[in-house]
Amino acid sequence: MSVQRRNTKQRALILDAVRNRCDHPTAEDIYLDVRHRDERISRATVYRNLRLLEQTHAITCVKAPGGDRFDLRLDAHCHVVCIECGTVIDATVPYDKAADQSVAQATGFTITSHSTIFEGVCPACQARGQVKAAN
Amino acid sequence: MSVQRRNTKQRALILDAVRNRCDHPTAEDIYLDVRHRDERISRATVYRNLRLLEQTHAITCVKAPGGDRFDLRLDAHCHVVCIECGTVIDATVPYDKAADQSVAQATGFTITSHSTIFEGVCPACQARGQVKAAN
DNA sequence: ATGCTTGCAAACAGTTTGCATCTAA
DNA sequence: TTAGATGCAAACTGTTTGCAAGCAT
Repeated sequence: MSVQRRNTKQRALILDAVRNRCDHPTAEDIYLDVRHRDERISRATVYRNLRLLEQTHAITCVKAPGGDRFDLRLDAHCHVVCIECGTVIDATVPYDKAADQSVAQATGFTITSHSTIFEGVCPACQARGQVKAAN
Repeated sequence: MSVQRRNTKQRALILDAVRNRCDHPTAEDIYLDVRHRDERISRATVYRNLRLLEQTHAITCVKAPGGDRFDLRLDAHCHVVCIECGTVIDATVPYDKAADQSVAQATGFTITSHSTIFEGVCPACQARGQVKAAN
């Protein structure tokens, strides 16, 4: 609305890269993907555009250990992250829009959204952990 | 239970520092507080112990832009963070324990907890923002 | 005495920034 | 033509780690 934006080849490639991933890639993942299609793109451009896309609400970022994970924003949903290996998956819990309002009223904040992150250990790491725990 | 721990002066000071703050301090905040009482303590010790206390579940950490914020763990609760200035406050929304179970069943993860972070703009930043928006 | 802990400094990871160059509009 | 965008490299921030010395047990 207020800021001018240009349609650069790089910008398109980056958004495209996020679109084409069903997992929750890190900035580095996106960089590597895009790099595949454009040898000369730099990390700075990827970071700059990811942040831009986030501000535009085209994508969201999930704060996970080892860096932010990005997600094409189709609808609000929760995430589950493995505290061992950092894997992020989507959760099937419904987004509670009413909570935003009640928090806004209680705190005076303007709430734009909320994100729920479940922390735990993924099946793969559980298996690995049980071996270690046997000592 | 399994790991040996020693009661060092530094460890006590760090836990004490977290106890004595009602806000949500960063590791640096804690470092500065403890530094007040022990001239020679190092950042490394603070980071190491905060992480240790987190593993012990004595404290929790909230991932906020600009670094993790620590919180004495009295009971599980949600947080509200200002996307402008980074302030973190507690939210009055009840913790939904049932959600952990349902996510665990749906995903196969072992869920230890979940944290909900509301994002928005705090009253102070709203005021500041309106001035800027007037352009 | 043993080995967990510390302090220091250097290493590290993820991200941001300054600047000259490039390019969409 | 010109302001936004890029690529590069260097800077930065928050955090971790290796190691020798220290101290709780």
